[in-house]
Amino acid sequence: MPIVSVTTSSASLAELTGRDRILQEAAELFLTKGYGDTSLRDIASAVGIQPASIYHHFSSKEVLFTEILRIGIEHTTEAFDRTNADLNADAPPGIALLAHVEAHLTALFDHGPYTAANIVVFPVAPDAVKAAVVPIRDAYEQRWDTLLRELATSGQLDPDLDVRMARRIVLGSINSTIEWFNPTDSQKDAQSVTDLAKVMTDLVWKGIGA
Amino acid sequence: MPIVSVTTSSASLAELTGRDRILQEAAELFLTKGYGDTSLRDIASAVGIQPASIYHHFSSKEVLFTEILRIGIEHTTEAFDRTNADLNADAPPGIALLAHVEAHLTALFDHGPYTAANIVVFPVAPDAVKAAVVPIRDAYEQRWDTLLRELATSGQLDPDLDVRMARRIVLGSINSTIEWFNPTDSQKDAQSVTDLAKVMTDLVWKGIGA
DNA sequence: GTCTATATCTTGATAGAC
DNA sequence: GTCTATCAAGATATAGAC
Repeated sequence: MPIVSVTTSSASLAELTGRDRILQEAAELFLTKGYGDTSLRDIASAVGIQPASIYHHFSSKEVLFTEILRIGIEHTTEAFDRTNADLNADAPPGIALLAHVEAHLTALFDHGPYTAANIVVFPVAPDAVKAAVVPIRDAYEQRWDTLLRELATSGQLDPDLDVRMARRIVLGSINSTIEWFNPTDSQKDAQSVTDLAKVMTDLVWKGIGA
Repeated sequence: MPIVSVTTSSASLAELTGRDRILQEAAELFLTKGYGDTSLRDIASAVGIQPASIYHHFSSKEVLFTEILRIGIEHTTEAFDRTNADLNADAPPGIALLAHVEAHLTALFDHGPYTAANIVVFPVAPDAVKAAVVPIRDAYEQRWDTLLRELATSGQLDPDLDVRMARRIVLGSINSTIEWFNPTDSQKDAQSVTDLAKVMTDLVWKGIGA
């Protein structure tokens, strides 16, 4: 159960309550223009309120940004845990990997700017924001380490790779799709996130060679 | 032959002439703190000059940033072409891929912030900067399309992937190493960029499965 | 090619009414 | 919970001396 309920994916933009609308619009702007080039005036204007009103919900711009990143990780972590719960205990490792890649990519493309901001904007975030977010990121990455360790101990992973490096490669590779994949306009090879998950799982599992 | 000679990798920081020192320090700051949160004051202070002096070399902050990104792509493109020239005409496709992955990664980690900024900061760059840089990015990507098309026509590429998608996956995957690989501190699996290139070529070619 | 000085604008944030 | 009004600091950029 999440500590804070997030209504971003269920409700349409106009229906969102004040705080959530600020988060949504801010996340979109941060993702598009970056943190430093997005002013509180920009955000307020997008929401349709005055800049000062933001401070009723968030004590500073950094706190607002931190909360956006936190929500994104929360979505992703919950998707991982849900997938684990759904997986049959003796599912073959290939299936488990595919399921988690799909869960990760779905979280990435379904919760719009919250999850994407963790990939695109986090690397250049202010130090205070990074420091606040790193622990929650770590908790998510450890879930992947556990998953990949199981693959390694059952001899399914390239023995030359250690688990941490494998995780970085896998997550880095699937995260990089954020730069070009758009689930709304259908593409030749991957029309849906499910298609994309299949393609990317094939990449990390078998490579792109024929 | 490059239009503008760039002395960034050959000369040490203190030896750089005015213009190049500004570029170097600015690139480092943009990469660390992002574009919007890096002021011309920050850059001037890092170089040891006054903010106004920057305008003798660059007409605006956006022009300075654009030039940084351009230099990064120039390095990478030249590395690609050099690799092509060095490759034996009848080298096996696996070798050609490995050589180009290594060339790309070497450019990425050897020219410090210039190339890295193209991955980390470009996605949130101002529209004017993006517009100026996109054409040169495209020219580089087309080189990869050509390379991968050759692999595809010789039946070495997964036939379910089209060339554009394969290129995005390959470049996205190897570029994502910028987030965690550090050539200066040796790591367990990849101590050098050459090691990293081997690991990443294996990923895109054969996957990480055992 | 770098400086001092400064113009002009925008920024994050606060105070206090409603 | 949103508003008006405003502050103090920092932003990009310019003018002109050396």
